[in-house]
Amino acid sequence: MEEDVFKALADPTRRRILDELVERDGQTLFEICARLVTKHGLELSRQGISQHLAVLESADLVRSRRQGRYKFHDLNTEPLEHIVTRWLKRDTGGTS
Amino acid sequence: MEEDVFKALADPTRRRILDELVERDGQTLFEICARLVTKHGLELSRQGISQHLAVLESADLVRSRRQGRYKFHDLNTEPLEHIVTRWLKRDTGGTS
DNA sequence: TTGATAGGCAAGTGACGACTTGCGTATGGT
DNA sequence: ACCATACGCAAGTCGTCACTTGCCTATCAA
Repeated sequence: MEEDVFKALADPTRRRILDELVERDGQTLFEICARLVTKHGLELSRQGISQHLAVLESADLVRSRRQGRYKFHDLNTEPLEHIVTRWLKRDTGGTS
Repeated sequence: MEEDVFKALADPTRRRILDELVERDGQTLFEICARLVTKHGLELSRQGISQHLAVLESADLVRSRRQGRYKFHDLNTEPLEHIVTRWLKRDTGGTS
């Protein structure tokens, strides 16, 4: 649902997670935890981030593949590409 | 702030308001009220919409100009154009 | 099997957001 | 002056969201 995409993007921590994934795809939950703490100074529990990932998954912004005891998370930018053009009907090529 | 833009877009009613303004710019509060009720069947008080407009204004998605006792609201799509490209680093023009 | 790692589920708390209600202010018409 | 229109402010309610805590499951290594 498009609704879920906007809600998913509303939280700054989730946007940070997307930042992390666009930089390195296929990270596990613990990797994302570690990098959010060290790089951005976020103090957040593992479950907090896990729940954020669940929200991102339900918005189809993140897809996960399970491999043994690891779960890798991949970014999916496809839902992002059309949500904004909805209001950008103004022709960007018009040279008036 | 970019933060405000995402928060502003998180609410479906506010997105409807943007839909209204992209269709006809420069509407007053009462016009927006009427059209949201009649076209989308939303039952919402005037203040509800007024508060939504305030949120949209603080996100610079809507700009208002006062004229007598009327206040006209104009859509400003400029904040929308760069918020998503943040995660779209994948070259869209690459013909590999 | 034991123990450590990677992750999930569920309940509870605290705060923020959406919405309403009531009253107040300014502008325009007559 | 009067009244109606167009809008603003402030408090209060109610639900949802972000986050934590505690416990449980599954996979791998020794």
